Amino acid sequence: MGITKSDIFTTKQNDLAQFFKVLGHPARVAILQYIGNQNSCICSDLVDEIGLAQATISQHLKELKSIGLLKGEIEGKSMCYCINVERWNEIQQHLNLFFNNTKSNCC
Amino acid sequence: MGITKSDIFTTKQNDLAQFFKVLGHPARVAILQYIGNQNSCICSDLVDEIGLAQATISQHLKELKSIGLLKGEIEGKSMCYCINVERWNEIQQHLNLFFNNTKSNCC
DNA sequence: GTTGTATATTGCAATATTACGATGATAAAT
DNA sequence: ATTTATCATCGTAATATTGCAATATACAAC
Repeated sequence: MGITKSDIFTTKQNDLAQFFKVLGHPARVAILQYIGNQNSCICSDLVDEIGLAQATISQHLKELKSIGLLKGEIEGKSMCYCINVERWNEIQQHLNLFFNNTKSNCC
Repeated sequence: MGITKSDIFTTKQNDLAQFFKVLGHPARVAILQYIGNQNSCICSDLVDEIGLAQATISQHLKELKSIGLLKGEIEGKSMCYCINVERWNEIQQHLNLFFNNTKSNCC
């Protein structure tokens, strides 16, 4: 069916899965790494850096924005995408909590 | 197209994205949480616990096994699924490395 | 205003994912 | 041996995702 039965899970489970899902594409990983490696806040050479069409990159950026991981500011005629560090740390904490709380001691 | 252009990304980027992707479904989050909360290694009451059909649960378990996060042992006529703690920690480390290495200091 | 540049959105085709019923396979219990 | 219980796998329908060309939007420079 392709549809996820979100209603049978808790909000926390759905949110957590959503973070993971957005990060679950190599283009989005690559975009974050590229932006993260720039000391200054670099705009979109992304299209050249990563080998995907402009429309596709724009779509991936939108998804990263949807969970608050990126913030984009208009800078003249171009856009400046930066990592939202607060949100970044927040999400990292959520993921670590999940990992730490889910360790089992069986087997 | 629905197909991901894996070939233009590094193996590390693809692997990382794959981890995230597998964790990016609330059913799989719920499965891991449930198994993690059992002190003993509980099998598939999962079907009762989570409200999905047996075939669907089985499919999700397969994906979790595919990245080594779960190991399953046959126990009589039932299966015993456990978290592979070593792998679990390994993946947590990978994800944290990604998060720590990608923090930018702009804006 | 027109042109050029940078990004977003729309529409679409190809492929992937999710979910489930039906069917198999295996092993315990009778 | 037959039944029952527990999973796995197959086939299939519904929906989601990925990627791109085409188009739209916004703004600066001329």
